[in-house]
Amino acid sequence: MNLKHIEAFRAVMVSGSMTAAAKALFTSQPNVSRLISQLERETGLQLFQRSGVRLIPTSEGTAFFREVERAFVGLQGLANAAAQIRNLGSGRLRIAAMPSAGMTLVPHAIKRFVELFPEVTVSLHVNTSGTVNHWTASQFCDLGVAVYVSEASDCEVEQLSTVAAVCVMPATHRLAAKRVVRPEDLEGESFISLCHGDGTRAVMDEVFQRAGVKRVLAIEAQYTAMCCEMVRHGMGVTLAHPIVARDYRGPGIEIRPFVPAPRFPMYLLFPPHRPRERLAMAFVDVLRGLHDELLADVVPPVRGRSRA
DNA sequence: GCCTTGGAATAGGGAGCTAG
DNA sequence: CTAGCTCCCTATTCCAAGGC
Repeated sequence: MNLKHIEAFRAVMVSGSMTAAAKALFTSQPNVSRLISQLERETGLQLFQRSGVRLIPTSEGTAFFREVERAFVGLQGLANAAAQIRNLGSGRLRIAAMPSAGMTLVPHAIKRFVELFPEVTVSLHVNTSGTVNHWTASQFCDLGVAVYVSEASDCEVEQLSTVAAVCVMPATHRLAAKRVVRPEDLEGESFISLCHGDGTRAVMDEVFQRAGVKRVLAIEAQYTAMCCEMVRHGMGVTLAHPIVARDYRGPGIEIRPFVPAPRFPMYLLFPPHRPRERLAMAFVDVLRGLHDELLADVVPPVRGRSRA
């Protein structure tokens, strides 16, 4: 007994004849006839009484039909589940992000995403870009957001953006009077820096070395967000990704363009050897849109978008 | 007019073989 | 070892003929 037997039986019960059932199932009448007789043979039940040209359900057939209807409710549930999987994948989206994105841009994007897909569960895992590469490559996550792509990673990669850093300073700072901050403006300034070993730190240091500017590097922090928080407490100035800086904008903090600015790349990583999750692609659309919105909110666009 | 049955055509799946 | 191909078997479907 298989699904085709049950479908044929149900169609005959509902339509009242094998011919009508065949039309409903887009098959031939002989095929329905054969399926019904096979079903009767396999179940050991006489489902219909053949009375001349009429087909009359027996009491066994009617009782069996009640069970079939119950089973069809379950089958409909499977059909609905299939439709949901078709539209939403597993219904769960796992995102790995480096801290600067995972604490600012990605949460904003998740907020917008769950408004669009309220039935989807999103989990966010924040760690270093190296770990984000590893998690995505090992299929632990459906999407990764990282500042660099590991050489060992076989993830599929798209660049989300490359944006210029901005200068973040206390509102009372003397540089708040300037429209644009340059490296020489930070000569002798207390500078809150990312820790040694961070790729972004090296890019920043190079800008100041090239300008021959010496800063006071008394305070280091692991994440840009921490640097901004310390700026809020008047502990110094820092350079930050504009979207991270945007979250700290407000009373006590000013943001100014920095020229020539070190640039922060941001990459989207997709698990290798498998089709991209529809949910992940939908999230990427939200992420890209939001990224540009937030960026324009901090740094009004000069021309075009900043993505490389 | 409707159902059943036999025969033919077709599609799909599995096993076995081969090349990279 | 794996992917791709071919062959064979089985299941499914359709057509035609006949019975009720």
